[in-house]
Amino acid sequence: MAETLTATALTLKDIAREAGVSLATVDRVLHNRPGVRPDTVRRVQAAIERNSFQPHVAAAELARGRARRFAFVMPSGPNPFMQQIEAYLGEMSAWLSARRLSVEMVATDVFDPSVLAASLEALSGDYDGVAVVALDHPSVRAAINDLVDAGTKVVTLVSDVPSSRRHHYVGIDNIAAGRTAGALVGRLVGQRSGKVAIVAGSQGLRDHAERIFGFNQVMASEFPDLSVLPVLEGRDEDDRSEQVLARLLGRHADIVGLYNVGAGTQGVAKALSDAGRIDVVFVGHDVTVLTRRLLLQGVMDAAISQNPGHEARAAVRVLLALARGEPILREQEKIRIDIVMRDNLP
Amino acid sequence: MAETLTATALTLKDIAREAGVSLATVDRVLHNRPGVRPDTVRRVQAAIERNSFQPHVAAAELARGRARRFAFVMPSGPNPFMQQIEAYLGEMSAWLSARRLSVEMVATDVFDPSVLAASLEALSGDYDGVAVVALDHPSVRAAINDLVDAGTKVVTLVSDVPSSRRHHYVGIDNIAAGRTAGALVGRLVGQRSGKVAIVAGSQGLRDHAERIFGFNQVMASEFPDLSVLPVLEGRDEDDRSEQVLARLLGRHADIVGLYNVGAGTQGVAKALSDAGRIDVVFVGHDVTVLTRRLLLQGVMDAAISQNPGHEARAAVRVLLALARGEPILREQEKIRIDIVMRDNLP
DNA sequence: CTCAAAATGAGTTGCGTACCTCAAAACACC
DNA sequence: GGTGTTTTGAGGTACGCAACTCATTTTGAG
Repeated sequence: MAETLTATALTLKDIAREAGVSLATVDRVLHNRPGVRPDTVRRVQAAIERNSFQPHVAAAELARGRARRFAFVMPSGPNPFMQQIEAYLGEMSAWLSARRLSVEMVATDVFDPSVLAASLEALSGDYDGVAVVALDHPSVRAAINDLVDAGTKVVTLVSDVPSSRRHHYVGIDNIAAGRTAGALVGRLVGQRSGKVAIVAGSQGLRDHAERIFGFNQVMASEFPDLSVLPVLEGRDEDDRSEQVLARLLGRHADIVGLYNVGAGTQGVAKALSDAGRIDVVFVGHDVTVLTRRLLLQGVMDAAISQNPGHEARAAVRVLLALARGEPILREQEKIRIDIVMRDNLP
Repeated sequence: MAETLTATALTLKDIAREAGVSLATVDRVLHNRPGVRPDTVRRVQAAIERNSFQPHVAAAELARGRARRFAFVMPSGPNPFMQQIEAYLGEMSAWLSARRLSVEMVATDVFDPSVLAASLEALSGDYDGVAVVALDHPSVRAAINDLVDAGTKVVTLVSDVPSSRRHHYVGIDNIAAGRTAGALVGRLVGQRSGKVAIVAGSQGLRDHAERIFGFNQVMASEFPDLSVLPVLEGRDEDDRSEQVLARLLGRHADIVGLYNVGAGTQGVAKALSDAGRIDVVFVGHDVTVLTRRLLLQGVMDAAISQNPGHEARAAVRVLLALARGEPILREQEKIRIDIVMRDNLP
């Protein structure tokens, strides 16, 4: 009737006895310190495996003394999504300090590869882990690899750099997100035919590029009556997004759909309103105070949402697990894509 | 440019000095042990507050010595959703044993209040925490309260008993889930009018009752052309669900919609197929191997999903936080309602 | 003021690991 | 066989807290 899910609680001492070696040797093996014969290493590891021994994480944490420091490298400027991530990290502060973890926010211009790379290089050595909203660019990739080589655990957040040796990516599958956006725009436009506009922050941000890719994929294959206009770049800024979109709306009277890939949503909405074009099907990202209002007003038709709280917490948990050498609960840290419309606003 | 989110790392000794008392007194206050004047208590608490002191969780965990034991009281019988919860708990086993936590599964007949209550009473004293899929019944409520009084932390899982003194509920808002189901059935039925059937496990399970309530609410207010038939009870068993539904389908030729509130989905699907009525809009719960297939086959039209992995992990985390006296990250532990249709099967 | 009860201080032990030192043993090489 | 090097053992200290004992001080009631 009752079935237990955990092993018994052995200690290092038990493993030492099992393997017929001293505590010191087990310690050397566990932390792959030098000075142990390969044969002995194997014997110790066998004993660990055999008993599926797990070091007591609390004891390990206590013994190491120093606190762990993590840095979150995030875009400077007023990006609501990023502000939410910060806010959720703030809510964790009791949790963090009970574990003697410190999390520092580093604001930088993530749109400029050299600036971002320099910000990353500057962190080297000071931190146990770094979470970064990363532009996919060779110099950024190099900076990430340097951090990894220096022993720092690195996770990419929201936007990935898969060609780097980062340990983990915390964020959604952006191609799938783009596909979802495409399907939504297509379905919501309905029978009408016409043009579809795309506003992105930068095509250098991998998340944006991937979303655009997925979006175009769906548009091409499933909605041949809609033609997609060249991508506008608004650098996730309201003013800039508004300007470029306003100009486009002026030139094309037959725009029926709009996909806003990143931030700058306020500017996009303003351009639509000012042009009297709120009939345009408008799909964007993230549920914020602003997008919530736009959805309720009917200016925006759907938001593709990734839970920022989940991303913030997942990034911390993953960095911590990496630093401790614990396995990552992949299922837990996976970020899902949510479709939010007026009727199911959370 | 960099902003830190955590306090400095004080220790109990620092608090003792601050408050002008000894370590022993701080310890007494922290664990509300007797023998401290109210005035002194206040002084110590003030010092703790003032420095937003957090005891080092690793040190506390190490010092208490004994491992924590949690029990999960779950329905016996082959309920796929519950099996998934068990499976996800299994995936956590390394995580659990690194923290010296043991989780035991206790299978019982959650549909029989006295049996369930007895199972709960039997756990008293042996466990630090209990997660229970609970029937809302006075004797179950009493059993939960007894556990709480004995110092055991109790969370209700999937189905709540809000009138009890359980510490937390891990599960979705079932009224909202029922409303969502109602909206889906209504929209997917479209212009047709006719009758709508409901199959539930038991109306005594609060989750089922609440879903039905929400469902009826939406049907009444938004879909007046659809009339809801009396609820069938299938006790979450395939055979029984099939029988009761088959009989109903025989009596009513104009059934256009069906809401399966709990498990027994296989039986429900079989009744529909055997009666040649797969045109009926069928909305159910949970994404399992079975419902996935039914969705792909078009037998089922939508599934309301709550992530079982998330529920399992949240229950463990909440029990652990409660046992340690840590705050609960409510945002993190909240379970969301997902709508899953053929096109967005995860 | 006296005396018992209540409150507090001072101290100890142990939890399981990390990290360190130093000495002893085993080994490889010539 | 002797040398130097590598490997291993033995042991200690520290981490921050829980939980305990026992002595001492303070308090309040009479």
